Amino acid sequence: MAVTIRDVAEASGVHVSTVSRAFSAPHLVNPETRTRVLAIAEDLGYRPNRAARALTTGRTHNIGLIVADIANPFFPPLIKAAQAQARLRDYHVFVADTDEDPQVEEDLIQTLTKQVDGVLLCSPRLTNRTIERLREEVPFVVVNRRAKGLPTVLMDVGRGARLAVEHLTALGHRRIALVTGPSGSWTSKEMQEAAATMSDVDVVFLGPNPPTELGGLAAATDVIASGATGVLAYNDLVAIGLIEGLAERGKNVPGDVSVIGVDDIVPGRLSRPKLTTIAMPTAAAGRIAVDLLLQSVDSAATAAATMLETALIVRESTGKAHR
Amino acid sequence: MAVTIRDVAEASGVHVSTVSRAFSAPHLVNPETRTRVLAIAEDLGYRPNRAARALTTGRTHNIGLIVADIANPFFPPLIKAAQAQARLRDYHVFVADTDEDPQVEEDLIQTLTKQVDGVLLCSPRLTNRTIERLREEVPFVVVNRRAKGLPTVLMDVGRGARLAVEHLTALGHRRIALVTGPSGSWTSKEMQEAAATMSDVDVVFLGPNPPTELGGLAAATDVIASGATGVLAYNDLVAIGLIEGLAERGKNVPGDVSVIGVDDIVPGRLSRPKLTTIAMPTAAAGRIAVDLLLQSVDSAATAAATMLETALIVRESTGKAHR
DNA sequence: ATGAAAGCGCTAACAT
DNA sequence: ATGTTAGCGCTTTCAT
Repeated sequence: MAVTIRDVAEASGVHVSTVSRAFSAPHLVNPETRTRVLAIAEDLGYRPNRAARALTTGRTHNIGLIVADIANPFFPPLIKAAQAQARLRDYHVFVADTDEDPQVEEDLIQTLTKQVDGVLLCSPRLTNRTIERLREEVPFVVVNRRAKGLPTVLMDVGRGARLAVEHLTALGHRRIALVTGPSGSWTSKEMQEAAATMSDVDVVFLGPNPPTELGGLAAATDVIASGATGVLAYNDLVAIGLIEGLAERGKNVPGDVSVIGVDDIVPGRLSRPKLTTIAMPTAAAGRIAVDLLLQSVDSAATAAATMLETALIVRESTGKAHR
Repeated sequence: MAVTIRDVAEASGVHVSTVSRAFSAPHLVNPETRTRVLAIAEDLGYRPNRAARALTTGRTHNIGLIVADIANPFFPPLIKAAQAQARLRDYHVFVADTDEDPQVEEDLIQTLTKQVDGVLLCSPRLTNRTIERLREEVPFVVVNRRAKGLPTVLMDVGRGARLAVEHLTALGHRRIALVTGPSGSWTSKEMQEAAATMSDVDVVFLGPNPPTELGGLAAATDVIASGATGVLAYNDLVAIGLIEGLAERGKNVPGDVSVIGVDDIVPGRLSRPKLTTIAMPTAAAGRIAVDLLLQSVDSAATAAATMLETALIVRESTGKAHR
């Protein structure tokens, strides 16, 4: 078995409680004793057992991070940042993938709850009602979805969409298609609302579509039929698929049609033409969400929504409108 | 506080140990009692505290998964698969990102070790010596790196490289450049060794290079200077960067030069031309690594190396050689 | 400043 | 088949 607090106590000739204090309440122990105990602990390679500690303190120093799909390029930067931030605060993170299944999501929360001090829900597929119920068991922070009464981290896609449409109109496009996402998506709704308020431009809504390349690919015919010369797609994957679909039908991007995506995922930077996109601050979202979570762990939860800025990144998939 | 085993015991009028048995040793308890206890537990919303259980059993039912960089597109499919497999076995997984820093990696292992039954090391940056030392503390399975004495999951890039070179020679290429990766990389070494044994073809080695787009971009001049018409790149990112670098210098892919990558990451499928590549079975690796780890948790570790097959995926970045 | 004792939630001998 | 007891590694009163 590994070295325990008792081993350290015996080796230093003090009681276990003194060793305990040497670590977690330094001011309560004689400085000399403390340094001696710490030295011996170091020597023996002692590391406190965090799980055992949690049993009495009620703090596991773990958090759960639940996402719909780890392999979706949108999430890894968020996971990475959340993990790094947690580590900074001396927290470990359980990462779990729900495979887009609400039932799995609920199960995961249930089994995780005893082992964590809080859970980060990223783009949850659960109903608000279920979340409402589960929050009794463990503190939540929700990312990328509006959940009233809960601390929330949102990214301002509404403003992003407006930026995108303005960019398009500035390039001379007068008819713009919004290729929407899944019907339940908060992001998609935000984009639609923002686009609907724009003047000086015709916006047609095409959707709902699956949030994937295939969704974009399939939307190409509708886009062409719509007569739009500028397109704002639900996300980068859809945009990339759309560009391919347009190419298959003889339409060049940005020559014939300009396309803008949302997210700024890696493949968008790497595909040709390089994708003009609305950058979502996923890393910042991960970092801030962790801080909010740890905050709401030891004080009352502030149920505020934090809105993060998005930015338009102009690359190669948008250009001047031609007559 | 949440509902504990004691609450269930009181509510069902039995002793806690009976409740415990109802869950973890069903055959030792009267079927009737068992169903009653289980019903009441369900009713109360009781979930055993796994951390507390671990204290006596020595099994945490957690594993650690340590990777160099979560955001590197190579890893997410592996993480996803590992996580899914772990869940299947009723295990939770801590995911940690070392940011390519060996020191962070060691720290992480140290602090994680008490909370997990084993650790999956993916493309570790630690020296073999350090790994050798740490294995005393916790069972390891190593992925994507040879570590003798430890259970290991490898992907057969050597064979992949041979397949790639054969594909190129079949297309008429007689002079092939191998754009290598970082000097310490096992994968890069394997590829070089495999390529060196090929006959009927000139292979020139260009490197070492950083394993990124930038690395590929920078390698373009050397590739052109080498006179090679076919290129095997260290990985897809390098291949994509290289294709861009070649384009900047007026060389078309696959018209003038054929390029093959390694990994089969998402951006490779999405970039233009679509990348011909050696597919690495990362999902399978994650799944198998988890099984090996859980296996070596409760029996003696089988220090064998498992070698997984790779496959050539021909897409658009390779074509006939021209004179 | 330190020791003694109780207890966190659970399992595992040992009794009965 | 079930209850009793001890104990996992640690923290936290309560004494001294």
